[in-house]
Amino acid sequence: MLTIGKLAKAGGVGVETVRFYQRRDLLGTPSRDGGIRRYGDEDLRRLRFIRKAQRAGFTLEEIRELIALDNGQDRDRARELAEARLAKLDRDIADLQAARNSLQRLAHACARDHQGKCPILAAFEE
Amino acid sequence: MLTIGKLAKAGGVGVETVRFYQRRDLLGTPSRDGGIRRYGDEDLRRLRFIRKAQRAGFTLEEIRELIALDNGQDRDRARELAEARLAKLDRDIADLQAARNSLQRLAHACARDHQGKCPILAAFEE
DNA sequence: ATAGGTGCCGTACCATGGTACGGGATCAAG
DNA sequence: CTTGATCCCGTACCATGGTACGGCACCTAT
Repeated sequence: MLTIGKLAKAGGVGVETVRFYQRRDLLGTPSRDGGIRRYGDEDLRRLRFIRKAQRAGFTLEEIRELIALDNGQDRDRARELAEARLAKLDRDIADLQAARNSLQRLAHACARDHQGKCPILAAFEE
Repeated sequence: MLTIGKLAKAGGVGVETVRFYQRRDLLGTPSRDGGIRRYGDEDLRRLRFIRKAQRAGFTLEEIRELIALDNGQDRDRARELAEARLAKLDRDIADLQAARNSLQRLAHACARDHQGKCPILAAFEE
């Protein structure tokens, strides 16, 4: 059985983060041994699940639902969540790409053209 | 001369947003006419500058510096800021892309394989 | 036995970019 | 002259994902 500090270290997060996840119902309320939280392997797996899902782009809210699913085997709902998140990732990527492209165009113009007003600044005016 | 409401509408933002930009020193303190703020074309151009720079991916802090530059013709610094922002955009895009790719792989696996545990959920475990 | 390292708890704070609210003043139209 | 819109101000709140703080209890090693 792990204390909160051991669990946090094993999961690669801070103690405060574990407490935070607990408040957000991402981790269940652990058993207590004289006031002190005791965590098992299940909790550690859960913590790692959260981190991996986060890396896949899910928000904590979505992860909360994935966890609920996890005990329910609802594949359709899991795929639905994954596809919604995928669509959102695509939109976000497209937005950043658009910003990136216009900015790069401006930076190139600024490097090339050494006369007059800086094209970067000029582009944001008019 | 524009009131805050007209300026906001012309700039495509809300009144509160203009007040917010003012607090952040992105817009200068306007002249007052009996307590009421009066804005000119310069302010409107400034407001539009902010919005366009934002669309190019700059944070408000960076935009504050771009504005300071704007009155100083410092092209090197402008390019420096643009390139730093470009690098950050590239990192962010790569992160999202990585999340997107792994998630898509999982979603495909989940759609294909109808036996056993959902691969999306399974991938976040172990 | 005493000091340091953990644990507990509630609450406040961080960045980011706004948005909302309440109470009062003032302006424009009918 | 009254009604409704708009203005003023300070302050609080929103989402997101944490991070920090203060005060107290407890455990372990020296």
